[in-house]
Amino acid sequence: MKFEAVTIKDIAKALGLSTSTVSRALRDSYEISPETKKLVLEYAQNNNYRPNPIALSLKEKRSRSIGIIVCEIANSFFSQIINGIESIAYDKGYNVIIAQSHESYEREVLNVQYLASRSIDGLLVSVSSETNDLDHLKSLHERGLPIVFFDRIVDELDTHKVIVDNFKGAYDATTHLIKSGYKHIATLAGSEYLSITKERMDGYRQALEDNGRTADPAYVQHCLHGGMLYEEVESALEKMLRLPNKPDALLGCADKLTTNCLRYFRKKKIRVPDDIALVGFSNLDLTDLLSPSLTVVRQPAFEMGQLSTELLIQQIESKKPVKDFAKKILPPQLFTRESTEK
Amino acid sequence: MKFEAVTIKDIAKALGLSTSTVSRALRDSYEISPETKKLVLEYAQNNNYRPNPIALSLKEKRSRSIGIIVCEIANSFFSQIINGIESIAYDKGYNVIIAQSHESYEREVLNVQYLASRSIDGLLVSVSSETNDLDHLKSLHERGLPIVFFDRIVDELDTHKVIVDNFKGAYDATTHLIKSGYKHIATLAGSEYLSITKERMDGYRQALEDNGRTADPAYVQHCLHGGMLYEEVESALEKMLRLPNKPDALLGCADKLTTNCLRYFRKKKIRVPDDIALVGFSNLDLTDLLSPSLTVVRQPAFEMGQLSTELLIQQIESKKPVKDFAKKILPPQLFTRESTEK
DNA sequence: TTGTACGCGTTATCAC
DNA sequence: GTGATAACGCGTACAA
Repeated sequence: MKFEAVTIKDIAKALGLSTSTVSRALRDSYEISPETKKLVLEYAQNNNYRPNPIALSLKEKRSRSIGIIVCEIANSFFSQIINGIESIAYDKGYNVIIAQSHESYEREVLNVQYLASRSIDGLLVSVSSETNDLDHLKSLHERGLPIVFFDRIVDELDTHKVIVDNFKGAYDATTHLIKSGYKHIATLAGSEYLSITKERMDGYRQALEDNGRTADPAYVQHCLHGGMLYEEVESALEKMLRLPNKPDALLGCADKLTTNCLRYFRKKKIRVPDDIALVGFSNLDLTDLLSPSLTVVRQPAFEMGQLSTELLIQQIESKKPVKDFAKKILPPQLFTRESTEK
Repeated sequence: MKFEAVTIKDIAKALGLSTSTVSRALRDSYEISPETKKLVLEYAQNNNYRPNPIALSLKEKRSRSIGIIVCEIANSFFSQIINGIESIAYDKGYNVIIAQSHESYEREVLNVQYLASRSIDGLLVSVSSETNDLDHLKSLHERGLPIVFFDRIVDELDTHKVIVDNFKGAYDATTHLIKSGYKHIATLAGSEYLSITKERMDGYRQALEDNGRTADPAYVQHCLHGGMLYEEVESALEKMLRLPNKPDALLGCADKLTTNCLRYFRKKKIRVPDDIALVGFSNLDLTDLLSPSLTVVRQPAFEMGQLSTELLIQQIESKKPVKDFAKKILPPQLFTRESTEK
């Protein structure tokens, strides 16, 4: 079942005009007589004429659509980012095509190729936790496709980048734990490939050092899938809780890492914060309603989406090749709640 | 900055062939000699040739993209649905263009028009809570655009529809409250315009009646914005808690309604379930970690997205006009937890 | 086996 | 003031 729209040709035929006249009338060209204009405009109105964007794209060599690649939509942080992206894209007349990597490098490559083949005008990327090799993005970048990285960025490509101050987020969270009197602060981090992981680990370590402590490697566990798999979190936690000096506080470096910690603690009847304190990066709207209410580092996700999109569209619409790339760093915010009360 | 892709014409020129030969070689046509094929294929491979989907769309009069309109992406129920939609669409080679109504009728109309003008092949719709007038969808439907409604459906249009058994969801939840010994069961429902609200209210009432009780209208409060506004939930709850016979149990008919109830109760130090029990429709992954853990009616959102998309694509690709429309009803599931323990 | 011509919807350019 | 034509990239009917 096909959906046939009215075309300029239809209007021309119906009105006994040429397509060029109709086209000009619709675009309110000065060359067309008022009567003809009125005629055409009325007919177009009544028959619900809409210019065919596909024909325009073909002609203009642009699709007015941008691709997004994220690991997961069903994750509040990313859905908030997408909200931000959408709000700007919509305003500027761009479509948004979303693809998910589900944290798989292979799916990321496939999706990037797919998006590229859908003739997008630009790409917004947050790489998967497995991504180490960047050839799939490099080749597009070299061929001139505007790309903006957000959140999980990579150094190898010279493009606009928008991130949160992950160092500060982890630094503040860790400092808060120290100031609250916790002695043995462990951390559950995501994939070591990710920029955000490195930055957060640096913040965590620096906070410890600035307070005269040394970071114990045994207190750092990585989950390649960033908490997507409960079992991964479970085994990481068990490893830490088996240590001679059990940690009395934990920093969760991603939404799912944090919530899965909480799930594990509840399952094992480990009390938070009495047995162990918990602070985590999270953009869930519900962390205040959890048991206990959760101390979190919250990221300005919506703004991040907006800013990335502005930079991307600016680059897409720039007449001359952009040479000067921005690296925007947005501030995270710490909300202290019950889970770190001592 | 524009991103120029290799075209058939480029290949033809480079290889001294005609575009049609190249086209045929690429499509592995039997008419082309093995040597020419090899030549062309190799060149295409090396230069990363991809057929331009826009040119194809223009030719085939289809865009291989489908539009989705939902109230909000940043809502686990809908993001799970979108996940399901995406999984099927991707498999079948379709793009997905997502638009949000933010529960506003006006934005829904604008978005629908926008999507239609982007020459989508079909539309997946869950109407906004304000939507009462359906002309914007009817006119597209009449012009032959395949439309599938999911979750929040409308009777006026003859199309495929995919819903959850909302009646059963509410019936089971209410029955569970009755069996648990609660006497005064109130409900916080969404917009009265929505199909899901009506169905859930019917289930709620029927459960009461089947247990020899009568539904008291004072125990039913509606929130037009479906819980998006905390204040709306707050004032609805205050109205109910001021009643002479205060309710001792509450059924929340949507994710945000339920979580905002919990937020209100916590703020007012009303204990759940001791002062009031709470059961709600919710697809959050965290309801087991809330304080108290929440009894919920969970909907098969992912499956709903998949099924809707299958029906839509089936209709899009059907040679003859589809006359026989399906109404699929998926089962919800009740998870009983602390918030309704007596 | 390969090439030419056309059409999808639109607009820019040139002609009248 | 209006019309004819070409071009965007592709596939295909038809011609050679």
